[in-house]
Amino acid sequence: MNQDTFASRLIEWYEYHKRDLPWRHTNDPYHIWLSEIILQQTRVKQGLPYYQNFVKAFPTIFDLAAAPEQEVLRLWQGLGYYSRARNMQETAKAIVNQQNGSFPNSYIALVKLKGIGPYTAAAIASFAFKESVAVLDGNVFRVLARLYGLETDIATSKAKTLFSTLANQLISSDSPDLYNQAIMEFGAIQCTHSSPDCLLCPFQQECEAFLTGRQNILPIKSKKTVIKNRFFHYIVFHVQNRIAMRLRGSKDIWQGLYDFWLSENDSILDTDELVKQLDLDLSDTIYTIKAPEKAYTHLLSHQRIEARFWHIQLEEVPQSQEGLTFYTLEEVEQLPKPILINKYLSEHFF
DNA sequence: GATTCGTGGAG
DNA sequence: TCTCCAAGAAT
Repeated sequence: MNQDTFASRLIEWYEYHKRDLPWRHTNDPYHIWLSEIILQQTRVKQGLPYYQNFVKAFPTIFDLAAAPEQEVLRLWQGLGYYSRARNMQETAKAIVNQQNGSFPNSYIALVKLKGIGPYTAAAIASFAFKESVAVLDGNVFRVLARLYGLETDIATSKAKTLFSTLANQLISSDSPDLYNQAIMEFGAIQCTHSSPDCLLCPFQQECEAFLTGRQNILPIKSKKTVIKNRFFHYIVFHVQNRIAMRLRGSKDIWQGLYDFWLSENDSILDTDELVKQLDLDLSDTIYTIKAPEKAYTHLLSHQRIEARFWHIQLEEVPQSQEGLTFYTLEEVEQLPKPILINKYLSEHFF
């Protein structure tokens, strides 16, 4: 099967099977960029409502650049990998300030931007500007590994070079946009990770994996992420209709989002032990403390967090407490928060 | 090159 | 419950 046959048969499959997705109806590089950032490591079903919300809230790159970071993160809430949102806005500002709002229009220029790597640069360059540069994402790795029976570990940089070279040989220079959309859609719908639909596959006769019965072992990926266990002891300070929230800093999860006063330990503490750790000056303050009723388990891709929430009711807002600010419930609702915090709040306050 | 960044869904 | 993954990028 030569290159043109593969590309044309793939695009033919795509035209018949493709899903109707909003970012496939625009040539606006800003909207395409939005969709690509949102869809990084994210399923279409999960990302779609976020795309619609962002387009509505920030119709142009100028709107996004002008927005407060907190507003952007609040709209991103629940999607995860929050550095995507922060980097996206940083890049929006850079494009507005340095390029007068006009989007860079080549792979080389795009890949230099914060939050835009090889995949996203290729996607934007091909979709918005018809540049003939092949995308290489999880779908493409899977489709090509199976079609050519490649057992190279796709976690390695060698594989990245190999698959990228191959993808760029297969791309249709006439329709690089359609080709890139098609190969990803093919991986997402037909050549899926588990139980691919090989019986109706247009490449059944040429697929090395199918011919040798290796659909279920290809592609080969060595990496297994080690899960770290963490124990969070949150104290929720509460005064009338106000709750103390804390902005999370860098070098840990949830940067730029808000949670509560936190004590992290390598094991579970009881209330007495936690109060001892409580370095805050509550000696002259009247308060009641309520121990947690249950534990919340929150799973991240690389961490397993076991969180417990203590509730401390105060008579009045304490004078000075480092890093803690009291917000009304209405204000808390508007702050960007991790799903774990949001879940606790919705069960106890909202 | 290995790690660190979320969350939800499938099997 | 466990594993893997889903239009990756930054450090």
